[in-house]
Amino acid sequence: MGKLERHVTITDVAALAGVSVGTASKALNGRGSLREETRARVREAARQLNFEVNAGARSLHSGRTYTVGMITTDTIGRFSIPVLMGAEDALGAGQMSVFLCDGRDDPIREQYHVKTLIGRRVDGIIVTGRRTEARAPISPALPVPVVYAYIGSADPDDCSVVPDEAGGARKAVEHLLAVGRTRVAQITGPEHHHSARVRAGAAAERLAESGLAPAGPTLFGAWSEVWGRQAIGMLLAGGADFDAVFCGSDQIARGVADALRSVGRRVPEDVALVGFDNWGVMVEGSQPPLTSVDMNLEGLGRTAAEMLLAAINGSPSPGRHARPCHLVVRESTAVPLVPGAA
Amino acid sequence: MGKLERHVTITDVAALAGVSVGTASKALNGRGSLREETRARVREAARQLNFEVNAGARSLHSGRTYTVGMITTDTIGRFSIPVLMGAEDALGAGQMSVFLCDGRDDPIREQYHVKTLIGRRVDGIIVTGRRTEARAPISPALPVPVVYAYIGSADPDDCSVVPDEAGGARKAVEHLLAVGRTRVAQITGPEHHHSARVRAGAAAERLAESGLAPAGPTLFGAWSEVWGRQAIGMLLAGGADFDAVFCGSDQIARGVADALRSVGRRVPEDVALVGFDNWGVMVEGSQPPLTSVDMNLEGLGRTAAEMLLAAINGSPSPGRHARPCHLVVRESTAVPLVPGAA
DNA sequence: CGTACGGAGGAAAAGGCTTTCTCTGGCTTT
DNA sequence: AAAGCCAGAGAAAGCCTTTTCCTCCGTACG
Repeated sequence: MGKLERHVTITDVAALAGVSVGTASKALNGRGSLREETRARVREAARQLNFEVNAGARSLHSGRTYTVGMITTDTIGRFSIPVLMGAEDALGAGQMSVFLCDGRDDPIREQYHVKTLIGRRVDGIIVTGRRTEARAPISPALPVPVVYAYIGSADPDDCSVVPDEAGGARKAVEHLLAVGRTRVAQITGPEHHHSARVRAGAAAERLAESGLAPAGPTLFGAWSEVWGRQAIGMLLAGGADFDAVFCGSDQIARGVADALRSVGRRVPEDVALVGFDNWGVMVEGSQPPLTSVDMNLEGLGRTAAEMLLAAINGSPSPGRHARPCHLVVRESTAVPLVPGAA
Repeated sequence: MGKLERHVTITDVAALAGVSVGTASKALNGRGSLREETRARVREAARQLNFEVNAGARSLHSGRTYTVGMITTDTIGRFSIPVLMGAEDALGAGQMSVFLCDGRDDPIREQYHVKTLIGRRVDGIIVTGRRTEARAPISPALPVPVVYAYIGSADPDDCSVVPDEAGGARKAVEHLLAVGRTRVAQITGPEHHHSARVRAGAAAERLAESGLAPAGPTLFGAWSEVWGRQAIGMLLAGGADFDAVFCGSDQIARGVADALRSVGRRVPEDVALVGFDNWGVMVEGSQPPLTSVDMNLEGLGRTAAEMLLAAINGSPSPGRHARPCHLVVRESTAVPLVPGAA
């Protein structure tokens, strides 16, 4: 474990350099007017002692901690991780450290974390979660700015950075139309889930705009492969006529792909398939690899962090900011390898 | 964004309660000798003003920040998340907050994070990473205790909490033997990857202990489904005779399952299959669901956090602590539904 | 009735750092 | 040569809490 040395203070550094603490502070921070020789002497002393300035003591003065809190309302998971990473990235570049708090879907716990963060005098807070549905603000009035990422705040004056899922769904449908499909079926997650409804609704709307009716009713179920396989069974049993399936998630799409293959329907020749989330291990493991809508979660996190930094510096960006999704095309929608033929 | 109120200090509280700051402090912390009526008055004032004590100022005194740093040596990912969550859980119970730092496989970046954490006067540091192979200590001597979780430290005096992968592999083989398999093939990840070698080596050893030779050479490749499918192709093409496959990861196992199904070999009737990692979405999405070795990453994180807390309180646990893995049995190894028949 | 004691709460120092103010030589300026 | 400046560095105040040490007052006891 190494020797546990005592923490070095600026007093130690000043003593070693033979100057006063005030002078040492100025030397290390490039303030005041000092001879270059003095500065160098202090710097050398600091280096020699492995001095790291006590951030707590410093912020006592500046009022800034260069620290932000990140609260996941529900458990840290597949969606919050990329958001978290994007935020960490953007904040790290601004020399800020991140306190990570897991709310575990428990409002009490969440409230406790908010209080703790305020106590730690974070400069701001990022709230994220597993679903995109708007949620109640974490607190009516806080002394620091708050930005919601992925999950949105129900208060329209709060700053929220969310994916444009409807736009993503429309892009998926447009792509299917572009590769010549007209009988599009939909299989998605639970009906009570906001994302399932939004994605399915937007897709249906886009079809209607092209004068097309959906190939059968939208099948709501679960966000799982098992459901994807079941749903295809239902679709086939019902004699539905479809040449494409837009799925609410990659897991569902993968289940669909497997089920279609096992009944001898070829993807994409007979049925084109689009998933949602662009989850690497799913889209790549699938046979064939899946075309999917990417919500750019990392970008979402980065943007949220940048907006938080701006808010901390006095330029808030209130309101709901929807960020575009983009489509990543793979074999499951059979785009010709030679682009000219499109 | 709510009104951005100024931070409330204990001076404000004291003024509102009509007492001195010292008294206010005592009232809020249950120290000193005060009339209950006074305490109540101060508490009420604090509540009314939404007072949260400034943790930085407090720790200036106590020398403790009730904060720990968590550094992932490589990118935050599938393995570090559960570890992180376990740690967060154990630390949260001890009222500690977690600074999350992503090292991104960059030693410079990592070193920067270490310095930052020391500057923030964390009480301790947890280091984790994507691989189990021992790594160089993050720093030769730090003023705070360090615990390595999942990834181990090369210094045997450091405290490391790691999974007993070899033990896990042995359990997998024992299970295969128990369900009557004797011709066990192995497909795993890249040969240069520590986990791949350890798991494969331990499995082979366990087979040898029962007087069995492996069914063909261990196939090293990648940690992907695609590789699993390819490898089965190689095995079949080579005319290997096997009734079980022990895979280095669930992804590989899943690829194997798909490939076997597509050539008409039944799992588990013809070939029993065991994966590694017990990664929910993989083992459950697979057809059939996979028996897999679980490294209990969350438990690892929790243990690491507990050991760190102990070290902070003066009772370090130096050395490498291997934690057992356990086997989760599912359909891919055809255990009879009626336990009596085993 | 005077002293001692204990309870209640105030005053002040400490903890590490930044920043403003002040002080001291050594120059320049007239 | 006297006045004025400036660079360079120290002294001290201030940030927010905690904690130690005091004081004050009332009560109990000798």
